[in-house]
Amino acid sequence: MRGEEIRAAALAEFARRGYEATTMADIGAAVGIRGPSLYKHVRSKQELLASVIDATMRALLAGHDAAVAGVTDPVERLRRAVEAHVRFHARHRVEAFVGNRELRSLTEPHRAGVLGLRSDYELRFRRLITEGVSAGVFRVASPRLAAYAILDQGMGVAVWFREDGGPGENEVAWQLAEFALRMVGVDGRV
Amino acid sequence: MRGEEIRAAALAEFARRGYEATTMADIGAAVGIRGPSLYKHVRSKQELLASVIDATMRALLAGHDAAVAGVTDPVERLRRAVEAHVRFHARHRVEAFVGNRELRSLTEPHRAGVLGLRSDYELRFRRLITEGVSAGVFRVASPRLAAYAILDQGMGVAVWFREDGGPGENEVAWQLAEFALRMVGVDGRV
DNA sequence: TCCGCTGGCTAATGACTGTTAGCCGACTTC
DNA sequence: GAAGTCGGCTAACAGTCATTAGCCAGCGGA
Repeated sequence: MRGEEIRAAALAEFARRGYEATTMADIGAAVGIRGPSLYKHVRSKQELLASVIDATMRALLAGHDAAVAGVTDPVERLRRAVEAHVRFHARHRVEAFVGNRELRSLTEPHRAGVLGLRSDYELRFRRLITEGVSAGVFRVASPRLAAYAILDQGMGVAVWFREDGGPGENEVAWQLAEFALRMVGVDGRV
Repeated sequence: MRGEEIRAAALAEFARRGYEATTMADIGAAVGIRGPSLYKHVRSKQELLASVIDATMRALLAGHDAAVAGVTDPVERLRRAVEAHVRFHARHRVEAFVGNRELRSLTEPHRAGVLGLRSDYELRFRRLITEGVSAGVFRVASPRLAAYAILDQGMGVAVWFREDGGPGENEVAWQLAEFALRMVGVDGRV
């Protein structure tokens, strides 16, 4: 349990200062102990980053799979995928932020693993779009570019979303799903 | 001139390793001199980052203004703004990447300045959209969210765009402008 | 009561970093 | 040709940091 507490504190510090600029003493202070004491619970600073990022990517993928499971209509599948994507980035802003920003600081066996998960995720969106195109429901010149655009607008949520004030999670999820559908040529005339 | 060479090298290193992880020795090595020799041309590492980010933001704003100058049709104004935004992020990937990623490492008088420029830029897009809505040409529930989505999909270009292979700058600019127009409810039926 | 574990602590290690000081060769300028 | 500037260099400074070593209080169980 102390391990989880430390991981959460590390995440918050990595988000605020960045991995390189965060010291073990900072993380320790956030849970009320000294830097060296962290090593009773954790192998290294790098391991902290790796576990945090890996968990985030797996949760994102799991959320996607759950969202589209059992849905067959391409429009509905894409809508649900985008909503899940956006909600994840609104709810887990900090995790998503660190996952995107600090990938660079991940050393090698881990970096490759996370990049793999990441391209799996992108591929799922690309497939959702090509399916819609094949079904004659979507109208888009490049499924790849559409997937990038949809993913990017969702990742941006982690940067600008605020729990206090501004549009809420529901509104953002609905709006961005609507944008995504419009992008692929489906217009609900909302 | 040596100063410019150093700034360019610093930019490349900041992009590759991140500001915190880049040492003055790294930057020196990239221009063929030792770390301390940099101080004959530059005041500090922080000043290098500040000048690089500031120049990037000003170029982005200038590009936007030039793109929409003299154009009155809201559709055309938005299209040109998005194309300029996307082209900038494709052509100046590295600058844009560092500008977005390393804002955190900028210390205080500079950070506030850059954040100011950044919200100016965002405001210009929001206004472009509200103008289109007022003119009855755009149909969008929240101009703010639309502006965020459009800016985010363009910033993403700096991350995934590759000069070699993949879609070229023209195709990307055209596609993303098309996506942006669809988002705000204009559909050219392409 | 004693043993051993858990989870803190301080001190030390070893390495690295931005920056400054001071030296010097090569040109430029008078 | 003397003087000065430019732009390099090495050495040194003053930190900082992740990590390890070794100590110890408290506590649960025998």
